[in-house]
Amino acid sequence: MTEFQAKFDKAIWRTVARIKPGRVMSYAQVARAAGFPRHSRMVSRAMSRSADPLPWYRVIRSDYTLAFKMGGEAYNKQRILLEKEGVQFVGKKVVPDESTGLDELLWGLGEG
DNA sequence: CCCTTGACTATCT
DNA sequence: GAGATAGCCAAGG
Repeated sequence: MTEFQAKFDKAIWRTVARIKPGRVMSYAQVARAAGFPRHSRMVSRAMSRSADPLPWYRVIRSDYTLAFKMGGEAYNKQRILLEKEGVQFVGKKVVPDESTGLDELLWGLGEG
């Protein structure tokens, strides 16, 4: 366990644990909020190293797609967990929190 | 050391 | 929308 991991992991875990149910954050957002703006690629490593369960599935890509391979085991698990919390999908993308009511219709028109 | 990998991102064609 | 490209940076071989 490097010194970097010790500090980085804690910061990331704390940040991820704070994401509210039904909400999502991108890797870059989590890294930034944790105080490591250029470590988006390290976020997944930190989460994997967590001993306690984290809402890892609330962390997605900046383009609102899931980071795992479509149809893969991990992908499906993440999608199910998110949908259980009320997160909606349009095609492969998560519907942003801001969209409600009428926006829902708009998201269905031209997006995939 | 050098090189490759990866649950990333932003930008350009 | 789909690729390609260029940054990014720790981990592991």
